[in-house]
Amino acid sequence: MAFEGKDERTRNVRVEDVAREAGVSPITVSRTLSNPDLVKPETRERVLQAVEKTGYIVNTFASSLRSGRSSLIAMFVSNIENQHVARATRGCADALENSGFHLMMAHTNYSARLEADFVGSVLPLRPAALVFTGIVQAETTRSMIRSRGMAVMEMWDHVDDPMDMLVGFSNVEGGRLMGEHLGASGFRNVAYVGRTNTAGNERLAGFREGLAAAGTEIGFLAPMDGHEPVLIDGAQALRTVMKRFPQCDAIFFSSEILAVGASLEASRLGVIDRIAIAGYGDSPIAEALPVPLTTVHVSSYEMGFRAGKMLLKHLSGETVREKVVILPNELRIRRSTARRSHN
Amino acid sequence: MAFEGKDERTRNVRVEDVAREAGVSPITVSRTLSNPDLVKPETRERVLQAVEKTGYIVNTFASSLRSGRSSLIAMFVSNIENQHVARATRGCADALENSGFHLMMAHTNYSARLEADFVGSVLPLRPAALVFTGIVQAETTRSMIRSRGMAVMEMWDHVDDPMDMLVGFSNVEGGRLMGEHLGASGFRNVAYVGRTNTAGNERLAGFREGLAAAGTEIGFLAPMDGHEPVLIDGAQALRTVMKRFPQCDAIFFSSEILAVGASLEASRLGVIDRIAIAGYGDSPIAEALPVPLTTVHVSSYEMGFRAGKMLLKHLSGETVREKVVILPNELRIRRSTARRSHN
DNA sequence: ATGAAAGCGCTAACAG
DNA sequence: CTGTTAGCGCTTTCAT
Repeated sequence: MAFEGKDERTRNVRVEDVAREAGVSPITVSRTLSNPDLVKPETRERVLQAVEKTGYIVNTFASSLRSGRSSLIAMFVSNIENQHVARATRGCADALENSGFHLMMAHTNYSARLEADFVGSVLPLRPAALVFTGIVQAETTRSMIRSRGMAVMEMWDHVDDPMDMLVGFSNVEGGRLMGEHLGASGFRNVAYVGRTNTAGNERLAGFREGLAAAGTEIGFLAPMDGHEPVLIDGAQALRTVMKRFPQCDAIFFSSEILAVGASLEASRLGVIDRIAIAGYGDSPIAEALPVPLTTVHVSSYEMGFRAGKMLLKHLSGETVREKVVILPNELRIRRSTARRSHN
Repeated sequence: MAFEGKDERTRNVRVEDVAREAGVSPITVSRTLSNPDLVKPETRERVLQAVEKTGYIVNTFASSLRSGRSSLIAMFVSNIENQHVARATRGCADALENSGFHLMMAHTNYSARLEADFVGSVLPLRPAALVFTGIVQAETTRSMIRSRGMAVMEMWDHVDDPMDMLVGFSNVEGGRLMGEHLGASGFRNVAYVGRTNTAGNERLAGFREGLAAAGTEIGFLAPMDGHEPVLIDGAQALRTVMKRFPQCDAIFFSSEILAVGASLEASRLGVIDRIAIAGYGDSPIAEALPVPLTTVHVSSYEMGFRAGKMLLKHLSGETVREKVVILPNELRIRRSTARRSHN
């Protein structure tokens, strides 16, 4: 037999092969690649040449198995088609660039069940950390994660009991800013359209506070707690409000896409100068609309980026002192809520 | 000493522990979990109970190392903030759901250098496949991939020499459909605004063909080959065209966001009824604009989904007969290109 | 249907 | 600064 063991051509190149080529031991090859400072320059040079010559690529399965370290970070994304989520995801990915970590991505579609399924399916890969574009909902998921003692990063909302690290926004504050603005601008027949649960509920509560500070309150409330809203829902909602609350002079939509849809519809119906419209999120189109949209600016990219950096710091062994970061909301006042002459 | 070896509380649960608990050998535990049919029902039951009791979770590093199989798929995303890319990514993720594969994501930001870097950084993880939301540009990257013999899926464009599998669209066809439509509608002073390289160049070539079929041609060409375009660029481009090509009666934008920006600007300037505007991509907002936008519909979600399914089929060992799929483009004719009275 | 032995490829721990 | 030994946890292969 000409061959011992496997066919030479299909066998992977291993540290051993590189070591032989360079005339050193396997561990020296390993050190050269992961901790070059521990190796004498000349040796290092020889090893690197041997690596080059053999085309060696380390096998992460073996190295992670032995070292107990994982370069994988599991990211749970609610809905990547949502622009804010996409931006946050990108921010996080950018923060992790060149860190040696790799991002795995799973879509939860806002479902606690899918989230739990994915967490379970990812545990065998021993991720170094779990990142969520939201708050971990199910208690069973939380305890499953806790029992494994992995780093956890939650994002988006501001909650009092994050699992570990959190970078988010205060929806209450955002809502309040908008309430104060509309109240101070003299609007007195104000409608709220949007979610009334989770984050929506907080925006609503803040909005009420803000209006109250100006001595007014919500005159009409249209809850939209079903599917993830689309543009056309905003147009529809505008018509509903006009019909059921004819004296309406301002509408606060808890989601930007609804506000954009309503704004376009209002332009089309010629009522854009009669009804103030405000959104939440500040998408690029807000500023480009025929009547630019007043909205609460949310820095989703920065949120993701800071979450990524904080995680990296934590994973590198440094103590993260501020484990919860609440980024400020900023009101972007544009023409859609300009004071009307008849107020 | 009360302890042998590691502290019992920190040691991972291994197959061995489950085996002891169930009174079987480690390999039976392994088989129960990955190939239950080979195990007698009663034994299986006992093993599963032992798994439950011990909280055992398989270690993928060990199992992949031994078996040589990887559950990782590396996906290279040009820009997740682009709605089409996001949709394609989601389609692909959905296709892979419950397949046992895990998606790793890297941003290439349309950069061949970053793409090459990431491919290199991912090889140690021995991914089962590489997926690109585009065509692999650099020849060195191509050969690096080929030498490792991994499954490759490219997407988006239609090229003659894909690395292996491809799901894409014909940009030439999309451009031609639009050219034919504008030509047949009687527009005779037509401008093209957008990319003139890669995909843009194909759309442009097709557009020219389509116009020629109606006996006309491009009257003004505004190349935009710099940064990824944003809404405001479309507004800017509209003004440029109006100034430099005053007789213009129709503009084809090779990218949807430019068309949307131009449409909104045209509404604002009151010229929306004088200049036809057409886009490429069909974003949700196209239909909701004050003057709904004529555009080429691109089924990005379906593209991603089919790519994912095809990959899965290939990875399961089935022969994929059609390795290249070109999805049809569909013209969505809306009011923005309605025939003008003065034509 | 189940088990014993071996080894995937690497690096921690210790030794020199 | 470099090497030796051992073992991370699993599943392949072969045996029964």
